Amino acid sequence: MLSKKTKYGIKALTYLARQENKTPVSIATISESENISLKFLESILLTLRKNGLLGSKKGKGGGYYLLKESNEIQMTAVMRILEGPISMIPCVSLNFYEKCDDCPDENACAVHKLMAQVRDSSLEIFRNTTLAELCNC
Amino acid sequence: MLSKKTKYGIKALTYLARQENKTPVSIATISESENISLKFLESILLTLRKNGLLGSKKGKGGGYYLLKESNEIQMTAVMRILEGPISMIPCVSLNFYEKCDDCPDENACAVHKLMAQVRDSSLEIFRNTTLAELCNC
DNA sequence: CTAAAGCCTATAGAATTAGTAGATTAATAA
DNA sequence: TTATTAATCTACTAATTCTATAGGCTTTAG
Repeated sequence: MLSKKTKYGIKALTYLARQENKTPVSIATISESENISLKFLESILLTLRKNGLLGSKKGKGGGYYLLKESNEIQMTAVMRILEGPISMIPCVSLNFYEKCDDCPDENACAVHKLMAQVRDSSLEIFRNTTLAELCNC
Repeated sequence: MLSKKTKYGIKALTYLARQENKTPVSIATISESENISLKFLESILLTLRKNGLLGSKKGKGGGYYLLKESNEIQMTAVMRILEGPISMIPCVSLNFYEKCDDCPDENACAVHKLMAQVRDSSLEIFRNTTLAELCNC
C-alpha cells in the first residue's frame, strides 16, 4: 500500500510544479487546494526539503518551491524519499539491501525471483516518469 | 512492503509444487524445511485452503497439497489472497476499487496516473508467472 | 484407543501510520 | 519597533496492522 504521506507528497509536488514562476507557496495554500491536513503536510514538505527536492522561505510571503525544473525530478527520487525502498522486499533492494534471515540461498528463492522482476518493472516506470509528465493531467 | 505472510505463503506453495506426487505434506515438515514459525504457517495455509488453492487431509499422514497443477496457478491469485490488492492505492484497483476522499477528479490526479502504470506492469508479471516457473530456481 | 495432524478462536506485543499540539525562529511590512 | 505571517522542531497519541503464540477441538490411521 502507498502511504498517505507519499500520496500527499506527490500531490504537493505536482502543485508546486504547476506554478508559473518560482515564488514560494505556503503550506496553507497547498493544504487547502489539495485537501490535506495542514500539520501532516507540514511534516511531509519538511522531509522533501531536507532531502533536497524543495527550497523554503520563512516569514511573510514565504513558503516552498521546487529546487529543480519539474522535468528533472524523477519519480524514483520522490518515491525513495517518501515511501522508502522501491522493492517490496529488502533482499532485492538496490539501495536498501538486507539479507533474509530464513533464506539459505537467495538465488534459489521463489520470492526473490518474483520480486526482482517486480522491482525492475517499477523502477523503469519511476525512472522514466518525471514530475513534469504527471502535471499534464 | 511484502508481508511475511505472503512471503511464507509463496515459499510454502513452491515447496508443495516441488513434490513429485500429490501426497499431503504436514505443516511441520514445511515449517522446518523453510524456517517458518509453525503456528504462523498454520494460519497461512488455512487461508490458502479456504481460498481454494490448497486441499487438506486431517489425521495421521495428513497435511496439505495443491488442488491444481502448479503451472495453472497464477501469481495474481496468490498475491490477491495473501497480500490483498495488486494496486498500491485503492483508486486504481480493479478488484478492490475505492474512491479517494480528497480527490475531486481521478483523471486529473498525478498519483492515480502514476499508480495505474505500476499496477499494469505488476499485473502483467503476476499474470504471466505461475507457481511452476518459480520452482525452477 | 492413541498418536498424529489439521481446525478454530482468542489474545498480545511490536511496529507503523496518520495525524495533533504547542512552542520557537525567521522574515516582512507598517 | 512591533505585529503578522509562515516555516521549524519536538513530542505525543490513537488507531491499525503485523507477526506471531496459546490452547482446546476434531478427524483419521493403525
